[in-house]
Amino acid sequence: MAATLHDVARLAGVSIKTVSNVINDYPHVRPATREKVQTAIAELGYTPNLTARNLRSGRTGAIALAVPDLALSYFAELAAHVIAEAERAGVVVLVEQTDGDRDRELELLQSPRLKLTDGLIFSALGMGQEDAAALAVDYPLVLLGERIFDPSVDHVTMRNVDAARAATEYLITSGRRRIAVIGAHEGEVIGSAGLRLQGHLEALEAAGIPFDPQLVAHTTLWHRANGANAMRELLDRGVGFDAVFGLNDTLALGAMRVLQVSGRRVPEDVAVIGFDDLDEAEYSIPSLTTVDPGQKWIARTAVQRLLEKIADADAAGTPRLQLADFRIAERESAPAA
Amino acid sequence: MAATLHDVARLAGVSIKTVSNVINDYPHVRPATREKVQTAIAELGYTPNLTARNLRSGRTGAIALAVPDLALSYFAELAAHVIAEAERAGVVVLVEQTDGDRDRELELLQSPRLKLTDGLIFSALGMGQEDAAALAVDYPLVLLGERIFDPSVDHVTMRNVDAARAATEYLITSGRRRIAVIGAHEGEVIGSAGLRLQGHLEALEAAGIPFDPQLVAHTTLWHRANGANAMRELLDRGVGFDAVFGLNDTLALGAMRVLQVSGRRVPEDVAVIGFDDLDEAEYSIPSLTTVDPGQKWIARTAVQRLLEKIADADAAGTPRLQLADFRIAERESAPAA
DNA sequence: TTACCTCCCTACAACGTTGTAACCTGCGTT
DNA sequence: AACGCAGGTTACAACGTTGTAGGGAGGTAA
Repeated sequence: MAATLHDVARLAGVSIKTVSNVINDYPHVRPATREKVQTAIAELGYTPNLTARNLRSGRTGAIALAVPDLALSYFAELAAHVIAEAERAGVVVLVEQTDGDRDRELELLQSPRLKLTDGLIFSALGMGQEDAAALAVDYPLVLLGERIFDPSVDHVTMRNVDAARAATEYLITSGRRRIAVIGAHEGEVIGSAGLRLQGHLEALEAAGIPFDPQLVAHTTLWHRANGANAMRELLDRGVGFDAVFGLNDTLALGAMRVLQVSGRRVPEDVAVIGFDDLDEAEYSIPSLTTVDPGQKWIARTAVQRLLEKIADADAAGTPRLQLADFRIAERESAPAA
Repeated sequence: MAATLHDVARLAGVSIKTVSNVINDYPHVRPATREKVQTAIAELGYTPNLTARNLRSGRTGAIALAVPDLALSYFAELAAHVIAEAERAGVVVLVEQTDGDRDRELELLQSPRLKLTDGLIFSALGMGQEDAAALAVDYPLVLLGERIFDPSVDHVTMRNVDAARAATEYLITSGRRRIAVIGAHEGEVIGSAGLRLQGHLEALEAAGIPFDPQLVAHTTLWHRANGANAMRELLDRGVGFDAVFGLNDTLALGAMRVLQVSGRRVPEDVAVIGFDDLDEAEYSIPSLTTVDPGQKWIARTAVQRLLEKIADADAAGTPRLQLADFRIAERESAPAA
């Protein structure tokens, strides 16, 4: 079907290796020969068979990105950044969805499908610290997220505790005292929920505000519906509050909607802050004050680090934990003062 | 590094072909031999080298999906459905972003990177009818979107005209007469904007409502900001309207926000309808009435059609245009009556 | 002239897999 | 006893590419 080196070689009247040399810009080829070959390539519309090339080289020119679900805006935006950065490096991205399911994540790490790629950027959600051993794989791996921290694996993520502390400090500075938290996970210590809650508690303590467990609403997932339900639960509980910290933007947006439907004004009656700085945070009503955790930097850094390891695992040195800078994106739902 | 058939064969004391036969469930292998081989496989942790297998078979087990930008919710949700369906078929998905840029789209169609895949699901946004010839590629292709219609290429998409007509009819039935349209593209005939506008005009005509060009706001892109800007422009123009048809949900949400900020009540003063039925349509305030154009069906059908063509291009028969069913998802921003 | 070096090019093997053809063994049939 | 056949296994080639080694032609230096 498609033309091969052999076809080009035959047409140009040279050996296949010469054609290969032309394609790979090997210097010692006579200009006349080079031109002959290039004419033949053009005539046949030859393009190299990457599979064969990969078999020879042991590289595929592709990396895998595993995320829970692209329908979640956070991961969609992450994937967009990863793909863009990979393209800059001439590498292509294969996207896998795990649904944040522990078993599927564990299975994926061993999947022969990864053989189509040179390495994996892995955003774990279902696995936990006890699964750290499963990360000891024989291919280049960069870990995202905060479900597992292990010094033996490269890891790029955000400063969850610091950023969450800053979010709560921001609310406190603006005069709020009763801050509800949406999206906590019962008993979790490591993980986005646990870490962000920890940051929240640290900020309370630093400000001398006693912690009221009644103000915490737990959810299993972090979808809008969960945020909405959690807020309904808080309102039903009848506990008073003057601010809400959604542990991510989606939760915050869902909660904000219920708040408004219930007649509360945002931010007058209740200030709302989120976490992630999704595109949509800018366009909600009111627009959502949130923490920008440096997602783009994370994506770029993860790709670069993975490519380093692929290029030369030894030269890449020991595994690193790299943390993004964060900032508060101040918008209407929680004005500064 | 990784174990190969040779290693397994040596350990098991058989030929590599026998190992290959065991792996591929070739029937004529003595149980004792089979077991010996399987033990060796387990011991070495052997997994097949897919690149080599692909080189032999001419298949890669991967398909490519090209979309403008994963950060756009519509395409993120599309990709999520495509990946899920592909996984069901044991196929992996490589995602490319074109930014909706015509040149990048044309380049992608010829890119040797596609050699890593067996076929392409291509969501064109920048190319137009005049580029139809570029779709005559030598690999299996399924086209999405409505920028190009060509009988010689497989195409899965939505009933834009019918669905848009239904949206406008819905507004008219609920008593609205002055319907603003957000997101039109100047002079476009084919393309989502052109087709949806056409459906809108058909509905107006059928209802005997004269068309007022003042009610149409043009935008280049379909982001929230564009919807917001377009609505500001309409308000500045001072033209009266009692309903808004956002040509997609993102535009509608952006527009709705500006409407509310300006003091209009939705839906009392102005009803708003969108198009796409994004997840977030359900959680805006008010929740967004919109057209569900059958995106999930489109994704599944596109994958299945592509796999048919990959399996046997001849048996797949002549190219088909397949259109999804649509429905109006009735929510708060535009009640039925 | 001889020796050597550089430039240009080629033959061959190899990457890891699977299809093809063929081989050997043992059994049942004639 | 000779034959055929099926089951179980193997050697070999091939997929399309690139690295290695080497060969021939021509130039330069001794």
